Amino acid sequence: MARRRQSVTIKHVAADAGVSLQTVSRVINNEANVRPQMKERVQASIDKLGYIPSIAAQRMSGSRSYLILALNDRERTIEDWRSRQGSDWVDQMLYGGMLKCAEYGYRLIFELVDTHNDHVERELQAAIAALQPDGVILTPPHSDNPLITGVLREHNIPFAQIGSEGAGGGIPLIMGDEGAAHLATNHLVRLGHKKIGFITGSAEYLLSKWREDGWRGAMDNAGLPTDGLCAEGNFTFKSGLEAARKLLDQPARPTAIIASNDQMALAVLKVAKELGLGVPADLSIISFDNTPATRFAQPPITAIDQPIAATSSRAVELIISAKRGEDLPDAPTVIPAELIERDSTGPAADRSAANSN
Amino acid sequence: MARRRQSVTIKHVAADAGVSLQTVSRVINNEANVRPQMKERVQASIDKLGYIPSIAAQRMSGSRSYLILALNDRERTIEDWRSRQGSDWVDQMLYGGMLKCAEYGYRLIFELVDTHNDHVERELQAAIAALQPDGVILTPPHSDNPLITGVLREHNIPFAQIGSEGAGGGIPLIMGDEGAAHLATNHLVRLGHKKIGFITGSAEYLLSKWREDGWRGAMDNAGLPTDGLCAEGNFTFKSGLEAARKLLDQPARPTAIIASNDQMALAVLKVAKELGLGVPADLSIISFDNTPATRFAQPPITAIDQPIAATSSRAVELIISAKRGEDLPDAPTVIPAELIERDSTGPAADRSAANSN
DNA sequence: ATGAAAGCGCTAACAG
DNA sequence: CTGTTAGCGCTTTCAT
Repeated sequence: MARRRQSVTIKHVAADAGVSLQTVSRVINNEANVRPQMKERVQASIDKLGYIPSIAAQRMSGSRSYLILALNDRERTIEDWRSRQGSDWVDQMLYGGMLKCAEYGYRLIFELVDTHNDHVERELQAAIAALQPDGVILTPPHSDNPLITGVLREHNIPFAQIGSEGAGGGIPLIMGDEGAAHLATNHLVRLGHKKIGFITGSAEYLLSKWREDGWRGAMDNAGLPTDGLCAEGNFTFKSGLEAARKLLDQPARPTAIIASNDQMALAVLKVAKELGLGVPADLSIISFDNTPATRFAQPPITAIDQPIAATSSRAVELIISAKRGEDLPDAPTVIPAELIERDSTGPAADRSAANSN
Repeated sequence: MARRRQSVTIKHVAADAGVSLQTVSRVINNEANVRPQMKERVQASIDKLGYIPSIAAQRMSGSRSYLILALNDRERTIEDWRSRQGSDWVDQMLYGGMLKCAEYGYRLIFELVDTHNDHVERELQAAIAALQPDGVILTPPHSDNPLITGVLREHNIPFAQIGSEGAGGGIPLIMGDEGAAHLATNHLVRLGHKKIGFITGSAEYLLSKWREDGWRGAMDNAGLPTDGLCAEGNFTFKSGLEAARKLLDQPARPTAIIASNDQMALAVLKVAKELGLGVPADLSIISFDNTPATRFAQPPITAIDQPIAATSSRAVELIISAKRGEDLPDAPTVIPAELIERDSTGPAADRSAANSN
């Protein structure tokens, strides 16, 4: 394969504009100390020749690679891709992250790492050495991994921690999980529900606790008890099945259930059907995440939308700000989640009959 | 932001192993002309120091960037991301492409370009200049765009053309669309269907024609007429609605419909419900693509799976082969599509009543 | 405000 | 087989 050289380099531009390399470089990087007139002349040559700086060369000498690394969990991501259950987490990350990167002339590189593995550190070191990214976006359940945050701090690379409150020294962004759980719970309370069950996510994810806390808090505020209404899940359909059975197989069963993600909500729906419960007539369901599956369910499921695209977009902005030495917010950035009403929620059924059990 | 230098470079390794830079380089690149003993010694130093070559530096001097660019249509991709209808095309591309890249030490960079735009050429030139990719994967509807293939040839960059027969000089890969349409049609014929309708995709995509040809061919083989059974669509739900109404609003309506993608099949399902037709009792439906939406439909839709992951994986292999100067297949690589049977297909209804119209 | 020189980490080309 | 030399395209000093 022939050796490919840059077709038009900074040298060509310099020659064409009759200035030094340095001046061209200054114009490219929008630095001070260039007379407007000079700048214009150089820019004209750049446009004329169609010059684009090589990021490899920029990275070699300077400190910028214009690359931002988005780190995701390998196991979970591959399983999502393989199973094709319609989780669009990756798409939404790219949607927000790539487009925002493009605005600033950056590129997002999507990278997978092993969580349950001592290699994380080595994998990350390798990615950093190979790519020299200008910033890294950490996603759950890696966001607070001290091995990862340690390496990043050591290399002095700005990083965003999505779903983290910022332990580790990065830029924390959260999607308002606790508030969202309030939203969901209150919505059900307003519909007249008194017994509102909750299925937790895996404890490995901080947001699992936030969501549970939000539900408990809202129940408290409404003066409603939570005893026997919380079942453990781990985000899988299977765990949702078990949790749903546990909640619904009791005499005084809940009239509504909030599931910590869509797959588990789908499982609740299935168990409801098995038990002959109408949704929403006998049981209301709300889920977290709002992946496409919620739209296609029968009935479509009311869900808390996880604003992944907005969050990764903001993460990119903050990383670039940090890179520029600009001030960052003191508190974690919160991207609020919204409740998307669909057909799986309705007024609480009159439970006098059922309660007579 | 502090200037980040490579922490351990080829120099450190060379010093540690007591050899020249060049020898280390040879070991890294697995070149010939290194004594096994020497190689071992160098490798030991590499492992000891945790050395990883900088791709920026490799790209600067050598001819490899270890980057492969996957080009996708901006408009369509963003619309998919925005609408969240569960198309997992991007995910499947990444699934196949990224993992295969990782096997070879490459990285896949996902890039969006405008189709309907003279900028394509400039956009591509910019991406090439900035990234210097070792290869490019073209996806429909760009695969045969002469502006794109021209630029790529000019730069001598190997490229795969997914969904193309190879006009343009790249490496063609097709997903057996015509054969798949046969598969779908024959499946329906075996179920006793005689009037099998077809909804085309947008003419912008070559595969639209292949799918239609496959249907026509299979109908011919079965001695079945196709008059009035073909309706035009353009892959959108809306166009599917119109096409379905056209096909089903006639007296001698088809007992089965093949839609050129899932969204249009969903539309057929909707129209069937409006008309009070049972699926599959009164109407069988088969779709192309097999995105997650097909699983969630009521009933789940029998679909031709588009093997995107396998295809992009193979595309990466072929690009790397080409890069190495290895021989490539003469004919387009065909990744055969499979029929996934679900509940939207069944035996043809007895149409004596309907036919009496 | 601009230019000249030095070097980033690596590999191609050539010696030996 | 191994080492030496000369850049790749760009940005950082440091002059002017």
